[in-house]
Amino acid sequence: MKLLPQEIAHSVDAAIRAAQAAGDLPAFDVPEVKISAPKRAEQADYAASIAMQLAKPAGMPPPRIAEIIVKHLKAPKTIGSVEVVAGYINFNLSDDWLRGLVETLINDGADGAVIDVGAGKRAQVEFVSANPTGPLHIGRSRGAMVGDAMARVLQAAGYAVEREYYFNNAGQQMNNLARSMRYRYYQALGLSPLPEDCDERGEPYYKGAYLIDYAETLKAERGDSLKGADLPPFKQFAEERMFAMIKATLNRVDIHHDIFFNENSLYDSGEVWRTLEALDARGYIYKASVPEVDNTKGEKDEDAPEAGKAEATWFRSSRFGDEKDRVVVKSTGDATYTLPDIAYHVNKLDRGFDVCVNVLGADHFKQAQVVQHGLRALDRDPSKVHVIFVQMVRLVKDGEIMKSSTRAGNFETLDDLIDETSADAVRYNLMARSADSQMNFDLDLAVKQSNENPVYYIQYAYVRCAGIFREAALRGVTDVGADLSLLGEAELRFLRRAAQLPDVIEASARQFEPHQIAFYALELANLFHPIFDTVRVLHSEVPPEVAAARLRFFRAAQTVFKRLLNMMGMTAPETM
RNA sequence: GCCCCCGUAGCUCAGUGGAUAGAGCAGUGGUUUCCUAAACCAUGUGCGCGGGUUCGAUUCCCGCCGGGGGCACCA
Repeated sequence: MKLLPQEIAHSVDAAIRAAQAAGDLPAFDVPEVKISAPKRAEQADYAASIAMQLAKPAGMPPPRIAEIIVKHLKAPKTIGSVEVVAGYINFNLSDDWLRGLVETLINDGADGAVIDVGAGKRAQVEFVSANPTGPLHIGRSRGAMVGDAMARVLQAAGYAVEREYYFNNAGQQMNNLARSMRYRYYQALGLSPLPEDCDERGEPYYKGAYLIDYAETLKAERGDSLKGADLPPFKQFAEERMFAMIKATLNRVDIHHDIFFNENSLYDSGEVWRTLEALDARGYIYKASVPEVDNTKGEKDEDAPEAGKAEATWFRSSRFGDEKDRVVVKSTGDATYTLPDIAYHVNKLDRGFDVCVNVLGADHFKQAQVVQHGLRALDRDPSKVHVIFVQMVRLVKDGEIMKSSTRAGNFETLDDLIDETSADAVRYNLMARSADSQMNFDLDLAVKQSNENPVYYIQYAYVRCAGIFREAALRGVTDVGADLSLLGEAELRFLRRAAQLPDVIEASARQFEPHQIAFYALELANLFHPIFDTVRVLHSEVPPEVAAARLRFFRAAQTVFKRLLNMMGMTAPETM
């Protein structure tokens, strides 16, 4: 489909230049023409406020400028009428073109690209990326829904999209998981846990009950043969189990990653240390016990290095505006998380993606900045990496904010949430808000309102269409060869808004804001339901040829709703 | 101390340098011989405060106030 605002903007720009050439407008630099849809749909389908902007450079009142522009305007054939109101140039879509849109929407279908802004480009969306140390909790869930919806929107915008899950299996967290696994295994065997597997209170690091179950499985599979064994078999067993669990959960909300990329592979391939060498070769690395540049002020005294402490390896991130340099290799010789993270992003960009989207929690802001500095230091283009920072989700239950911690084992998991509501409700509620906005997820409300939700309101629009087609088939009514000129004002009202589908997808993709789709879907459903109630198809007083046209219209509407539901990762049920 | 996000209707949240700031939920009152009432119709004195830029600011800038997150030789 076409991006109408773009088309209109070009014609307005051309008209201004033509007016200047003809001497109707004085010479001045023509600013970018912005076309927007007015808030109030009855005012116009699209409007330009360019005449107001030109009042000063042109030295004329806006209405006069608008009239001059319109005089020179060669409007696209999608436009039925142009009028000047209070200095605005208002554009209305032609009714004939809108009726033709019915066929366009049906032919475009519910999957695949709607527009071609991403044609020939590759996009990658990295999301979830939770370390496999336990079930997915709701904090990660938001990023999961946002990331997958983002991927779907980019696909609709024409990009070839890959979904990636990055996980860290080289660090302390996974060792703690392995120790906790061994702790529970010893327990299952009726033995006392090893002292090194206990935290300061003699408990396992990860306290989740799932490890107790897995210990039983491990005991059943291996008996006591692992008694006295080192950590690796426990780590491997736990990691496999955790991933099976995470994938099963994600499958419930129809999220499937193309690539699972693990940190260990960056060590195996040597990329981590090559990254360090590359940084060093460019003069961004030094050894010291304290940073050379540290402009941070405040209460950091407790972390002040002790005299004579061994030297760490630092990255001069301050060269790129960071307030202090960052450690990339600890004095122990181990890399911090930062180094493999930079290596990972170099790896990603070198795979040739035109755009990489990372969905991260807001608490990763600083880390993401350091990675950007690292990419710049290594002559990669950081602007190709766009990070969606997802603000925190706070769980509210019984009017109180719940603290969640994976290690305490009392979290609300994504699985719990799906069980309490539904996969569709979870997907919608977690992706339908701006990532920038912190959200309260009221569990009681989510359960209570699950029958009065926008989720069902949108799905019901699809279901009602499906109902007509079932009944039409029984009565032998078809939309084949429908005469679309028989469509009325109500249908055109819906089609006017549906014509903005490409605009919404373009904006959602360009601004990396999948929630725009959710609001658009709700608005369309809002337009749809009243129309459905008044525009009858299978009614004794509706002439057959009108019925056919309306049926065709509802097929287009159904297709649009299916596409919107697809983009949000929601199901389109035939009945409810 | 510094950096980032947020502050819009009773609640949860959209939104925009421009024409009368919107949705859902909750509340109240109505609607069904015909494609599912998970629907429709009616009902709304709100952009945290103070400056600035602009023809025009809820939107951009600065300063406050309030909420959240970050400023590790953790990942």
